[in-house]
Amino acid sequence: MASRKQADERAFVEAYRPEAYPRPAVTVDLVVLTVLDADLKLLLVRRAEPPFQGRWALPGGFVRVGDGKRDRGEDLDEAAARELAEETSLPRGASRLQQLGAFGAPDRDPRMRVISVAYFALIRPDLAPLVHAGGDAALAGWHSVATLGVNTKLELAFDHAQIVDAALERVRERLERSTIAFDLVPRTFTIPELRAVFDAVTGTTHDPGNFRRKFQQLLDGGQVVEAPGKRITSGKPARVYAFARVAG
Amino acid sequence: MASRKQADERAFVEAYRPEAYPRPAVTVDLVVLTVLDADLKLLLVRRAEPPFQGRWALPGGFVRVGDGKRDRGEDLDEAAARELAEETSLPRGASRLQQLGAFGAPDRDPRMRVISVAYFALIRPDLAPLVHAGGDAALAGWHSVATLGVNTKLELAFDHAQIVDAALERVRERLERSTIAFDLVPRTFTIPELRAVFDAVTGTTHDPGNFRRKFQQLLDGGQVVEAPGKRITSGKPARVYAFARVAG
DNA sequence: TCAAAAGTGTTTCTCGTACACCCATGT
DNA sequence: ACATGGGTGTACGAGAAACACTTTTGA
Repeated sequence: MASRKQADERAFVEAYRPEAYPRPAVTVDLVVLTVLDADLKLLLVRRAEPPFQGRWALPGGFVRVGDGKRDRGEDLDEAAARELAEETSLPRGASRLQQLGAFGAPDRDPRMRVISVAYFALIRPDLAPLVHAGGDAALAGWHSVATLGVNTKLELAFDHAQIVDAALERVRERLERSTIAFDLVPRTFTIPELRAVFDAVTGTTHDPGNFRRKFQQLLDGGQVVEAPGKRITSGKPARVYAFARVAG
Repeated sequence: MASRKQADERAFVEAYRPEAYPRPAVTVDLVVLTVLDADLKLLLVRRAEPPFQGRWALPGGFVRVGDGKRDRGEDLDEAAARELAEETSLPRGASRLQQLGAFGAPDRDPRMRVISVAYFALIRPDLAPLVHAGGDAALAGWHSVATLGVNTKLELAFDHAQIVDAALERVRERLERSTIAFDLVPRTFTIPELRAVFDAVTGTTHDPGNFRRKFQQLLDGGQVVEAPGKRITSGKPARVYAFARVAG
């Protein structure tokens, strides 16, 4: 009883003067994915500083909070977009960012208490070559997610492996139910190219005939339109499509 | 080019001395749901202090961060569980908490920059009457979610309406795909009771015959077992079931 | 002529849904 | 008797999946 009352009082004081209490650092971490050579790839940066110096890690950084008075800083989504632009030199708006969740185990960063809000982004493969290290990242590069679990040289820093797992689960969940696959092909694309993306993300194969029928529904629904030109292959040239712009 | 370099340098400095930069306050907010009288209910507390004094809000509070050295504070999940216990007097472990996501709009709290990690929890209806205000909440009570959008007297504080919407969407998504419905019935329950939960959460009705067939699959799968006793009704007494304990 | 894209057809299976019943068993 | 739970059957349609096959088109 007494201890409950004490806890209550403590909570009461905190509500009045929360700024007197220690606060965690808050960062955003980015799980940036693309498909290259029909293989799902993850963007990693090499850490230039301790802790985990020399190890690969997710790009990310601190959320700008401002001085707390006039300048309130940026929204979480903004922070994620800014970090993506800064650390990878990708053009802003190159991809939609979606929040994955918050990760805040007390010891996830050995230096101090850091709570990280994770985002994932899917990058069109034609933009993937544009990434190069910026900001405080020494090196940035694409790594096959298939070999992530196997290659011990790719043990990620912090709890980033856990974040990546959560992101992959989420992306696979949403692949069929949403339009995120559109973010993993160039602006114009062929049906086999889109199918290859599905194969790469799910790790399975998709029947060309059945896939075409599903695609036809997208065409009928106006979500996809024909694009001019054709894609030259070793066989019959493939019809080229584009995703319909969202009506304003 | 120059501005990019400047931005890079700033980021570099931050990586070295992040503790010199302002940090946001981090809270957890809880969307606590139950089903009473075949109606989905949300737990709200009345705010005793400004801002939003007198308005209804989600229970929640600050994440304990510790001094940053020895004491690193608690995990986010722990913070959510602690706040649930403190503010509602519900026994710990009374429900599983699941993370919903982080909400961090710069102006979501007029006092200062606050980033909130939202959780949702489903409370068994037999435990629902146990809640009473604790901590710094003046009053705690269950409110029908159906009337939330209509009743202007229930305009929630902060961005809590948005958080509730996200939580409801998530719960409805997972209702059929997971076992969260088990958290919304008493330890022993009848098929019609479980069906009523589905009806209440989705806002639709479910065919008794079809529902029974689905339920049979749960029985066959061993996820549900028969319990002793029967439930007296105005008609034929109903068979009573219980969820199988997770095998250790 | 070859290779790959495009397109069609068919079959099978599984699910969800709707609806119509039956029987069982208490008050 | 009646209300309610328990339980079964059936029919329809949607959709996924597996598989075979034809046609098209450019190198």
